[in-house]
This record gives sequence, C-alpha cells and structure tokens, in this order.
Amino acid sequence: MPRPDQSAQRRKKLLPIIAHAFAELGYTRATTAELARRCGVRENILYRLWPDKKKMFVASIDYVYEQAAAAWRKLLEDVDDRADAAARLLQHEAEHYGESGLHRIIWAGLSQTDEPEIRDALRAMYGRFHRFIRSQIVAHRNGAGSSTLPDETVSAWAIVGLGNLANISRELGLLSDRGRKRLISSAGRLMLEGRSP
Amino acid sequence: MPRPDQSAQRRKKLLPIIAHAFAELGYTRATTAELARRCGVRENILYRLWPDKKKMFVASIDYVYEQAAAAWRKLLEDVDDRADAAARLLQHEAEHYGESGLHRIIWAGLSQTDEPEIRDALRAMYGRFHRFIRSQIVAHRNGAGSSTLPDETVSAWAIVGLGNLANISRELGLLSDRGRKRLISSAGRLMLEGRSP
DNA sequence: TCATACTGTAAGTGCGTACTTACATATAAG
DNA sequence: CTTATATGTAAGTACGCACTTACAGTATGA
Repeated sequence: MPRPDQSAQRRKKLLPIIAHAFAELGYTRATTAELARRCGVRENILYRLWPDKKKMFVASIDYVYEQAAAAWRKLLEDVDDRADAAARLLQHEAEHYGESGLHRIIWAGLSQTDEPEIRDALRAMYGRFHRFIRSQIVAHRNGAGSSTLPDETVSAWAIVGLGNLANISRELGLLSDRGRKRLISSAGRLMLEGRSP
Repeated sequence: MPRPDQSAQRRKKLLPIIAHAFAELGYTRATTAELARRCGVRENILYRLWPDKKKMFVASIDYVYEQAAAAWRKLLEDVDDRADAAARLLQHEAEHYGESGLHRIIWAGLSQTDEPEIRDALRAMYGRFHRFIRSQIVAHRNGAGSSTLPDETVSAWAIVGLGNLANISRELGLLSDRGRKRLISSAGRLMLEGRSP
C-alpha cells in the first residue's frame, strides 16, 4: 500500500512562507517560480498542494485574518472591562499597525478584484473584520449612543477606512510612522466615542 | 516641407478615452490593444503619442484629477459662505461619489505601486487631494477648533480614508448606494465638525 | 518482497501582452 | 514637381509567466 498523504501538513508548513511572499511582493510580482524558490521546492510541488495560484492567494488571505484575529483575542484576554476593550485595541493598532507586514496581503488582493474567487475572499474578510470592530464598538458604547454620533455600523466602516488609508500611506510614503499613529488614535477615538484625546 | 505636428491636439483628444478605459477596466485589463481599439487607431499610433503604457496612465491620473478639481471649483463658485463650502462638498460627494471616475483611476493605480512613476504620480495626487480637503476644513472651522476634535491634517486624511473605503465597498459590493451615502455624510460630518447629523 | 501511490527533478508549452518594424500613402512648403 | 515628414496599415518579436508532463526515486502496508 502507498505512503500516507501528508499534503495537509505540508500546506500548513508552506502557507506562511507563501503569505509572506505575497505580502512582500504583491500578487503579480509573487510569481509561481518565486513562491517555489522561497519554499525550497519546485513549482509543480505547489501545484500538487493547491490547484492554482489564486487558491494559494485565497488561502493566504484566510491565514492572515486568522493571525490578526488570534493577536486580538490574545490582547483582549487581559482586559476585564468589556467597555475598555475597543480603546485598547485601537491603541494597540496605532502602535503596532502593520508590523507583521501581513496586512499587505489585503492590499495585494485589492489589485486582483477582477478574479471572482479573490473578490469573494476579500468581501468575506472585510465582512468579518467589520463585524468584529462593530461588536467592539457596541460593547464600548454600551447603549449610551449619543445622538451626535454615527451608529455603530457607520463608525465601524469608518474605522476600517482608517486602517486602509494607513495602508495606502505606508505604501506611498504619505505619512510618517508618527503621523500614522496620530491618525489612527485621534480619528479612531473620535469615531469610537465622539471625542478625540 | 513636412506636415505640421498635431500630436499635442491628438493626445488631448484621445486622453479622455484612455482615462475612461483605465477607470473601467483597471490597469492590467486595459491592454494596449484594447486602448487602441477604443481610440479607433492602431497600437503604434498610441506609442507615437506616449513613450509607453505607464505614461499613458500617469497622464490619465492628471487628467482625471483636473476634471474633478474643476467640478469642485464650479460647485464652490455658487457658495458665498466659505465656512459652508466644506459641508456642501461633502454632501455633493455623498450624492455623486465616483461619478467623475477619479477614484477608479486611483484604484487602478494603487495596484501598480511597484512602478516608481505611477507611485510618484499617485503620491503627488494624494498630496494635492489632501491639501484641498484640509484647506476646506480650515475654512469651515475658521479658528474655532474644538479641543475634542482632531486637527485639520488628521481630519483631512480621515476623510480621504472614507473616500477610499467607499471605493473598496463599491468594488467588492460591501455597501449599498444608500449605505455608502450614509457613511460619507455621517462619518464625514463627524470628522468635519465633531457631530453627526 | 512487491505493488502502489507519494515525492522529487527537469524540462517544456502555450498564451497574452507590451512594444517594434517595414512599408505605403498623404500633405505641407519650396 | 519634389522632398521631407506626418499618418496609417499590418504583421511580427521578445519575453514573462501560469501551468504541465515525463520520468526517476522512495516509503508504506499487505
């Protein structure tokens, strides 16, 4: 009888490498040849693990979201006060935004929205991202919604937009690290509770 | 003696068509063959007017920005109260967002930031865009900056971020037209003056 | 031990696309 | 009319890249 199939574990092992390559190089420049080189294998090995390049990328999107979600969960473990969690997360993102470099995957994906599979993966991802932020805002405001504040849905999208602009500014060199931090904490706080520190 | 060179006028005539193609198809799908087809000429004609595809795109960025700026100027002509202008612009964008095609060109460009020329053009464009918005905010607040509001620079970037998220949401189908309108007017107003309608 | 499927190597293939070349024709001025 | 350059047509080239194929080696379980 044949050898046991180990492709699942192998995917798990190579995915971080592939995700990093996509993050660093973007979708098009991360050629299948380069992906294989970084993984220390030949191209056809990758094609045995994933049917095509798109699937490798979609897997990378999921991987990256899971990484971020895990970091947030860990951060929230230490927070007792649910209402404090949102501010804590915002602060954390202001300080460490983009440090992993993995958020650039989303960026790379946005340039490939003509591929339905990638579109779908991104939409799902933004949806989860938005829901997470929104739930934090709800907990933070805790029913005390001011009439001069947008509702949680709008506020959450605006915060997602902040994160995205932070991406663009990093990509184009529009803002310094300090400027970006100020933007996230200041505008983010405003969206959260209607005043800025 | 030879015939007079008419390439300048010709560029002027074809640029809107080219810009439109880039906005509609994105950078990669707007192949030189397709651009030529839409212009009703052969590819080499385009290559006599611009040295390469990148230059055609950069020219499109400038063209589209000028179009949008002209529309804004026109809108502001009718506004007497300078302090009212910002709110008026915001309202206008909430209603007509994306109609100029400006945002879609930026979008197309963001997927090509590995090309230095395109990067530079985008950076310059974001700079102008931000300066414009910022000046409107300054005029709107007119010295009456509240201590609970971010400064004009931050607010302007946040509004740019809103526009960008509006783009993403349109591209991915995250928000309805109504939702997008609500986002721009509601969060935009908050960034502008610290309260939401 | 032996059939079977996994794992690896090496070379290729097909295709799309930015960009070019060769050449015919039209139009201005001297 | 001549000449020099603009304008048009049609084909072609070079190249990168996603994806494939052919085949040799290897570990497993009956």
